[in-house]
Amino acid sequence: MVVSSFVPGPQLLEELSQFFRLLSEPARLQLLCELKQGPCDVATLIESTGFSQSHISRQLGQLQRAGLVRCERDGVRLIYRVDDTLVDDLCELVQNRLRQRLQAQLAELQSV
Amino acid sequence: MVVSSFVPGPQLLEELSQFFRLLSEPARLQLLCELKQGPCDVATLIESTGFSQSHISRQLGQLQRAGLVRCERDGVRLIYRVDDTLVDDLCELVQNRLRQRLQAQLAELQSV
DNA sequence: CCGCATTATGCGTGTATGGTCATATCAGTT
DNA sequence: AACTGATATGACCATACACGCATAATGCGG
Repeated sequence: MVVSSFVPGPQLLEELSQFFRLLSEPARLQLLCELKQGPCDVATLIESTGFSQSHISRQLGQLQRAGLVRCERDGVRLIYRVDDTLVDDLCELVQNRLRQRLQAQLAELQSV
Repeated sequence: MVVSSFVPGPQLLEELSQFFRLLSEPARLQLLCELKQGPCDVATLIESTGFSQSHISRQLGQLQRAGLVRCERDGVRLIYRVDDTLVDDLCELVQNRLRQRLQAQLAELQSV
C-alpha cells in the first residue's frame, strides 16, 4: 500500500493547470471580481472594465465553459453571474499569502 | 461605508494572476508534486520527469522566486523542497471541484 | 589552485493565446 | 418577415513563454 500521497497523473495535472490558467489572466480575474459584486449585463461590464465587446465575450465564454460563470437572458441582454464560490476562496488564500510575504519582507528590513 | 467587497486594484489583480500563472503550467505543477513527496535533488527530478536540465532549472527558479520552493546545498548538489503548503491546499480545492463537476455530469447522464 | 560535476543562462524556435476588427448569429420588436 | 440591437465567432496580428541546445558560471574535491 502506498502511504504517502502520489503524483497526479498527466490527465489530472493537465486539468489542474488548465483551471489555474483561467485565473492567470488579469482580465478574467477582473471580470470575476466585477461579477462577484452581483449579476451584471455585458454592457455594464464593457463600461466598468473598458475592454472591447468581443474580448469580454470570449473571456466570459471561457469562464462559462469552466462553470465559473453562467448567464440568463433578460429580454435582449444577457445577465452573467458567478456560479462558483471557489474562486473567491482561492483568491482569498493567495491574497493572504501575498500579505504575509510582504510583512515578512518588511520585518526583515526593519531588523537590519 | 462600503458594505460589499470591492474590486481589487490593478496591482493586486496583477499579483494574483501572476501567482495563478505559476500553477498554470503542468511542468511546474508536476515539479511541485514531485517535491511534495519529499526533498529531492535535481538529478532525480530530471529522471522522474524526463525534462531537460535547463528546463527544470528555469522552472525551479521561478518557483523559488515566488517562495513556493527553496533549496540547500548537499555537497555538490542542490536539494530542493517545498516551502509553502498553500499550493497543496489550492490543488486540493480545485481537485474536489473537478470531481464534483464530473459527478454532476454523470448524474445528469443517468437521469436521462 | 585546478579540474570536474552541477546548475544557471543567452539564444533561437515553435506554439499558444490575448486582443482587435469585421462579420455572423441570434433574440426580441414592429 | 424584415429590422435592430446584443452577443458570439472567424481571421488576423503581436506578444509571451515553454523548451532545447550550447555554453557560461559556480561551488566542491583533490
